[in-house]
Amino acid sequence: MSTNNNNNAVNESLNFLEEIIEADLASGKFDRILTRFPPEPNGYLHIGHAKSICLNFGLALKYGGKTNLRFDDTNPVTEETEYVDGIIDDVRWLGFEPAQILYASDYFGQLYEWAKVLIEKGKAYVDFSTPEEVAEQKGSPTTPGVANQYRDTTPEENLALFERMKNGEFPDGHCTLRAKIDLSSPNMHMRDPYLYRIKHAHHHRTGDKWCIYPMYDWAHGQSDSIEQITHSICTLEFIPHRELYDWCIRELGVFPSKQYEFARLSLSYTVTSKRKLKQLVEEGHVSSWDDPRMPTISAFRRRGYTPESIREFANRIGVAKRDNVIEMSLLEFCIREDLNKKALRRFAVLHPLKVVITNYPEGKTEWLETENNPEDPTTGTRELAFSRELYIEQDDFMENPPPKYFRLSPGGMVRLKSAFIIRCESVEKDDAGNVTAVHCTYVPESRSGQDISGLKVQGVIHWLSVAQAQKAEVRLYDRLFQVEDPAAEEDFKATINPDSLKVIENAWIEPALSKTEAGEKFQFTRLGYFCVDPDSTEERPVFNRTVTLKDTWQKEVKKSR
RNA sequence: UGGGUCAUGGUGUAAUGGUAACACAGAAGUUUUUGGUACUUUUAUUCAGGGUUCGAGUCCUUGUGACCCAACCA
Repeated sequence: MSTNNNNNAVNESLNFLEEIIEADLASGKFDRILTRFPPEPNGYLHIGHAKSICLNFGLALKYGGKTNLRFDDTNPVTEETEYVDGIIDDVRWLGFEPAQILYASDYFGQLYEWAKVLIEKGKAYVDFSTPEEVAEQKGSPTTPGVANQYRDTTPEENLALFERMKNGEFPDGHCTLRAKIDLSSPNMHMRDPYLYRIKHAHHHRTGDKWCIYPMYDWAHGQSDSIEQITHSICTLEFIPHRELYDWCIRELGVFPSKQYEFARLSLSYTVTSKRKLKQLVEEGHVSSWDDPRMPTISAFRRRGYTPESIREFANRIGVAKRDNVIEMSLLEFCIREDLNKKALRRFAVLHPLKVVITNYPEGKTEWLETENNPEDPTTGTRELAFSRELYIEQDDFMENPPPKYFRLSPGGMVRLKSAFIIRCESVEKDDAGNVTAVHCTYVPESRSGQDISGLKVQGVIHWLSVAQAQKAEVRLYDRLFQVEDPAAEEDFKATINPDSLKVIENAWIEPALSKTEAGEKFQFTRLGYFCVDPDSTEERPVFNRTVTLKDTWQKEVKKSR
């Protein structure tokens, strides 16, 4: 686990949450810590949730505590078990094991009892006003709210009414239970917030047992309290809820969990809003929640990101209270850094150009050794077939090269990686003038590892022997959006990148790549990191491009344009 | 003349009254049979004004700006 350990150097700086925890531990306020990750099961988890997961689990790990996974399932109409399963998978895939997997719905009984306690104290009442009336009565941030007739109902009557609500005697929306707090509070959340609403809906866990469901504010803090969560960490937009969170716990006299807030993650060139992500899926802009262009955890997994890279990313972005936008390049750095060490190198030619070695005997094949990963010699070597007809990348040949182009061009020489130096003698063209093949001669004494040719070439390119090459589908992904902050657009979908996915139906791969399993990761030498997609079959392997290699030449080309 | 949160290089995050640093990104270079990796060098930062102090990114004050809050969502 890449999470920090507490035996680090003394001067290692702490983030604001670590400071709070260390102070709480030092003062004896707590002798252990318990955090929780509380997703609502109404969608798949995205990279922003990954930040929260790494934070909550990471903090617990650092201070010898634990973390619960608790589903905030208080709204039966939007929540589904499909999402519950996906979320559990994602948390485990990231590398964290919850101390307990719990549900806010487990506490519906207790929450109901506590609501009655509040009513008995005269701190809650059943309100028959419409949502419009309530909004009206609440006033505005600049004008105080006004009380309605229901606010003065006696506890006895409220108790009876609340029981009738629970018993299903009223239709949806007929009335609500509201806390009786302060209608003139500058904090709108304290102006008699809703505690319960009526929904005759089937719940994914409690079935039809309940027709009244607690609101977030009545469920969350108490759930924390029941579990004895010490540090309840959430995002900034919940700051105004904290006063209410504390009020509920105080009125009930239960375990005083405390809420702390941090700034959620924003990633450039993407959206992290469940609503928007759901739209992308439902309207078919992407194929699924785990379409590799999505910023969901499951999509990153399918695309070829490792859990280690995402945890490293979470560590590097840090945590604070100010709004932030993280550049995609940091995430890409993290996955390249990880895969550079782990991924075996393989040759693949995505856009083939045929090369004929005119001085190489027809029918001859020799096997040349090449390294599996220069970063890790323990991964050994493999053999590559070499013969008269080869494929190279179209990009690696130019008839009229610009300055500093050191790949193949007429009359020029280049090294075929782990093989021989070749010289371009002539080109074949079709009627339209496109180069269809390149004729070269090779230098027999330039064989890699036994080069006595004395020749020096600048360029090294990858290649494949035509006879042994096998076909594969390769999916090239690019950013889904063309603008840095799609969410700020009038219509974020109008900024979708039309080239976010390019499918290469007929790419060539080396034989060593033909038997792979979904999820396996490779570096296609000089091209990038690729991951075997679950769509892969034995007859037709499918690879997803996780990320390209850093390409300073491409940058150079773009600059000169 | 509602309340709240936050302001440090392009982007993030540190510096806890004592030399503004680290990473990513950018630029230049060395090495290299991946124009990758590694390594070296380098550009660039405290929102503004006032105050306290020997000394302020940090404390006080006044502004300015951004974001959040008036769902029977979480």
